[in-house]
Amino acid sequence: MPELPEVETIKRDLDQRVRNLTIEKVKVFDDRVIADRSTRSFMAKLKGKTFQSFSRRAKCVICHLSPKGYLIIQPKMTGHMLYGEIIQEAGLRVLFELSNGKYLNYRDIRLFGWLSYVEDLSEFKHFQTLGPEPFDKDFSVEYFTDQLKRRTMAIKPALMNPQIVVGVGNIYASEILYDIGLNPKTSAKKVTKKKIQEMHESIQKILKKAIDMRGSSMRDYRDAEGQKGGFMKLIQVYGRAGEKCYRCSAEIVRIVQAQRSTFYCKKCQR
DNA sequence: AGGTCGACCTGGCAGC
DNA sequence: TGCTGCCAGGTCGACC
Repeated sequence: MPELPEVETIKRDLDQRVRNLTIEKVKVFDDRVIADRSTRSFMAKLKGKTFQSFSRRAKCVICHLSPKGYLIIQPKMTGHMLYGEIIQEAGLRVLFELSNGKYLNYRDIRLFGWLSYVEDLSEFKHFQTLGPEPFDKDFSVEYFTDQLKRRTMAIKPALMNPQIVVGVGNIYASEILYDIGLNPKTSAKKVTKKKIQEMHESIQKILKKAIDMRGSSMRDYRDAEGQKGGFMKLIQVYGRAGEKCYRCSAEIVRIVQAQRSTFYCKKCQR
């Protein structure tokens, strides 16, 4: 899925394009992308609601509706929102007809993502177990240190654990560890104070840079206009197995951790 | 409580 | 050409 920078881009795009527009009609082409498969009530609740503002929590976009309620979008691996005309490509799952005659298309090839209508955010279970946002004050170096010291798992899967910090997924976890020269296999509890400090800074630096570049598109991710993200140009290790490290020319290797690919430079990340 | 693993899906691509 | 297996921006829940 989109990780934090891609979801943030979707949120900003929606804010620019559909703020103050009303949903005239909702069509659901596959029940599996509606949370609890409650398609009938989903359609009924959204019809006639107006998009008032937009926020983000972890990797979910939250559409604040008027007169009440929220549309939550969790795009997971391949979900995206396309604004404009009705798309012709495969994968259209939900279609919103808007009051200006345009459409919002929810496209999701793999059907992992979901949309949900909720009336009360504080009762939304999905958000209750999440750790802090990487740009929030409560994501402090002290908090981060405390979390890592309690974990025996490798630092790379720990970085992707949303109970510790949200928003860091498989691409940016590899990029952050390369940035600070830390081996992804290092046990979380054994990471030094200095490296924790550096990692804390790097998380914010890399995610911010990726937001500036409108995210990364390894394969499927697209923004609201169907464009790819620009962070690809800045990627150092992700997807580069067998190629040379830009810093030291050693080979970038791919390993598997927690059933996900990790890319790193064996020389720069000892 | 923390850690690990399978499950949820479709489709593109490499190799035979 | 067509089959097989592997790979993909993420969570969950069941188990140890």
